[in-house]
Order: sequence, then C-alpha cells, then structure tokens
Amino acid sequence: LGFSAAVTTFHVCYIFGMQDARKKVQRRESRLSREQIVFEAIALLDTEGEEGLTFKALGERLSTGSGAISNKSDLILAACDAIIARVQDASITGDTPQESIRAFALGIFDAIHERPWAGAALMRVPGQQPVIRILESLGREIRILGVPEDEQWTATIALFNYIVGVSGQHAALAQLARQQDLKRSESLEALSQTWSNLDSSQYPFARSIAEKLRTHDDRADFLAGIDFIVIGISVTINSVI
Amino acid sequence: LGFSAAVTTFHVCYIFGMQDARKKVQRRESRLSREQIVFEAIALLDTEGEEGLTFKALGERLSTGSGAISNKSDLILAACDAIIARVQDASITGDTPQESIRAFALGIFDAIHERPWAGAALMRVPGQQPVIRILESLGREIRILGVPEDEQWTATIALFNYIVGVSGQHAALAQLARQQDLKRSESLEALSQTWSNLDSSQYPFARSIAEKLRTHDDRADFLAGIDFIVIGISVTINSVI
DNA sequence: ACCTGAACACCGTTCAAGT
DNA sequence: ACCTGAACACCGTTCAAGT
Repeated sequence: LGFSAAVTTFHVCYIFGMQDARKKVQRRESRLSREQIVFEAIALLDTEGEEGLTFKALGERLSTGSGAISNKSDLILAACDAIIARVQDASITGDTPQESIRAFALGIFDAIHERPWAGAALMRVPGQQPVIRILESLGREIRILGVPEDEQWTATIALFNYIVGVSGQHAALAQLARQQDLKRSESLEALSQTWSNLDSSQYPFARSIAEKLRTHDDRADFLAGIDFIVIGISVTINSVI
Repeated sequence: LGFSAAVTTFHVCYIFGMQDARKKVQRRESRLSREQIVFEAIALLDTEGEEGLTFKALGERLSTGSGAISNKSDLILAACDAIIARVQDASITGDTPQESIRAFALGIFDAIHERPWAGAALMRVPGQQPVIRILESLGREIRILGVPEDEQWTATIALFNYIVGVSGQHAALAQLARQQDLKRSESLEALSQTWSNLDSSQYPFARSIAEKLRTHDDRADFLAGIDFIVIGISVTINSVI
C-alpha cells in the first residue's frame, strides 16, 4: 500500500513537471483526526515548550499545510484537557476524602511539573473542560468530607484557585528558565541572589526567605498549602455545626 | 514657550519642504522618562485591555516612534508593580494579623478586579518586584501571627499562590468576556449554561454548582479562601506546639 | 468536503539615519 | 545620547485553487 501511494504521488509530480520530487505536493489520504492533531501538539509542547507550538511547526509534524489547523486557543485547550483527563483516570481514591484530595492534587502537580505548558494553559481557560474536570474531582471529595450544600462551592473553588495558582507560578518559572537558557534551579538561584540583595529595612521578610527560595521543596510546599485549606474547611464546617 | 516650539517645528517643516504640516516630524524636547512610559502604558491597558498594549499605540500616546520603547515584558512588569505598590501604600494594618492579611488580600483583589491585566501580569513574573511586594506584606503578618521561622516560607507562599490563582482566573475570565464582547456576568451566564447541560452521571458535582457559578459573590469567595488558609496555618502551628 | 500554501494583517524588535 | 520609523522576522488566520 505504501508503495502504490508513493508511485501515485510521483505520477502527480511528473504530470505537473516538478523538478524536485522531494518538494512534491503530497496529499494526505485520510482526513486529519482531532486526536492526531492534539497528539502532535502535545509532543511539540513537550519538546519545544509553549513558544514552540506554531502552526508552521505543527504543520510539518503532521505533513500538512499550516492552514489545515486552526484556532490555536482551542488546540491548547484540548491539549491541556488531555493531560488533566489522564490525571483523573490515574488518580486513586484514598481511605479518607482528605487523602483523596491530596492524591488528586499531587497528580495535578506532578503532571504540571512535567509539562509546565499545561499549567499555563489551565489558567487561560476559565470554566472550560479541564477546569470542570478538576472541580468535579475536588467537589466529590468535598461532599464526602461532609461540607454542607451551601458551602461546597466555596470550599471547592478555594482548593481550585490554589491549585491553579501553583500551576501558573510553576509554568511561569519554567518559561523564565527556558528564556534564560537555564535550568529551573539556576533561575531560582539567580532570583535568590536578587532577593538577598534587597534593602533590609524595606524588605526584611523577603530577604529572610531568600535562602529558602533556593532550597525549598516545591512538592512539599504545594501539599502543605492543600492541607492548610482542607484543615481550614474542616474547622469551619465543624464550628458552624 | 509652546508657541515658539510650534514655530520651530513649522520652520523645520518649511526647510524640508514637507507638503502636509500635520505630518511634520516632531522631535521631543526632553527624553522620555520611565514614569511617563509606564503611566501611559497603564492608561492604555485600562482602556483597551491586555491586547491593546502595542508599541504602535503606545508610541502614538507618547508621540514618539514605536522604536523608542522596548522590552515589552519589562514594561508590563513595571506597570503591574505600580499597581501593587499602590495597594501596599493604601493598605492599613488591622488589630490582628488575621485582619491585616484580610485587608491586604482584599486590596489586591479589588485592584485586580479593577485591572484584570494586572492579575494576568502577576502570574508571568515569578520572583520579580511585584511578587516580592506581596510576599513581604503577607510575610510580616505571618511573623506577627507567631508562625515559627521554619514554617514562615510555607505559610506565606501558600497565601501567595492562592491570591495569584484567583488573580489569574479573574484576568482570564475578563479577557474571555472582552473577546466575546460580553460583560463579565454574561460570560458567566454562558458558562453556567454549559455546566448545567453536562452529563449528570459523569459530572454530578459540576452540574450541581452550575447555578452557583452565575450567582456567586466573587469577593466573598476570595475572602473565604483566605480565611481557610489562615485558619489552617493557625491550627497547624498550634497543634505543633 | 477537505487539504494546501501563498497572501495578509499584525506583532515586537532592530538599526541606520537623523538631531 | 536619544529619538525616529522603515525594515525585518515571525505569528495566526484567511481564502482561492486544487483534489
């Protein structure tokens, strides 16, 4: 089959009298599926970063004209959603809702850590599919936790906003590092240096945590924040009752 | 003075033999100050939104060539910093650190509500000046709250990540509304509609909060999240001691 | 109906030419 | 030293021409 397709293509080139067979106009046999496009978009985002996703580069990967793909924001939305969907499928429920929330949140964190572009995308699609997925997963556990109907929205959205904030900062730092052609740790080192040179009368606290910026454990910090919120929710609903 | 400047300009035009005096090449007398540029950038961002800040538009506002301004990311950083600095100057300390944190956080929220572009900018400048300002203001209160040295970073960064997450979602929703040429409430209405049409077996929770999405009080939700985290921090440090 | 890629409108940045 | 704006490289999107 591959051979006959090649012959056909050559035939077309011959008729058109093209001089360079390698520059032949190759027409795809089957239409591009949405899955294919999203798959290659993710591959491109993974290897080249956010800035690497251009229609030109994606067109080459899909061996098609750049015009065949359209609506960039929808494409990023779909790519981000695919990542979040995987987290949803992979996440296991714990013995308690607290543990389940921790596990799911960590799943998101790890996914974002691996693909900072997805964290940036998550911020730009308010109320869309990937957001719905996260709210659904969190909200179910919030219900199990015994949060009254009226407070479920508030509790869930608080967790969501925190997660999305961490994702965004993570993505922004990764992009900064990429721009500077540095590793993440080197960018943090540079920032830490700047912080430690701050005026100590104006910025006593920021100076004092400059060292922490270099040595902190991102994942542990993230989880600590989740715990603060979950504890806060638990205390609030118990004191109301 | 204004008159003599006009005469000089006309003189130049006459020498150069330009046919249309309105298209005269007008050269500024004093160099552009950074403050002027940032001031006009903020004005442009306020009236035209994030997409409205182009060097062409800014050049026209400053009556200069587009090449006179450079480095867009630094410009947005400076504009964002100016907004956060105002919040810092305006925010009053409460009787308790809890109240102070609430007051400052609300100051940030209100500023972002008024200028969604600043919320988006805040996400893209990890560790830079506006971020330092926020961490400093929060960290001081965290210290007063009695959080031990080792836990101050974790507590402060948790609050920060939450604030930045809300800012980002706020900005993203504002931009969505602008793109759709709708008011914020109309965009929320449309999203709510979509949520309520979700498959109830797959997304029971998201469906159940669709109504809340339309009617919720953003500011109250934001504050509730701040309270969750502050309570979580307080409980954690007290249970350790 | 869908692919194809040149054309288009726009963007930030660069830089030679001016003052 | 700094302004000025044409030139440049790049982007997403459009659309006539092709199959």
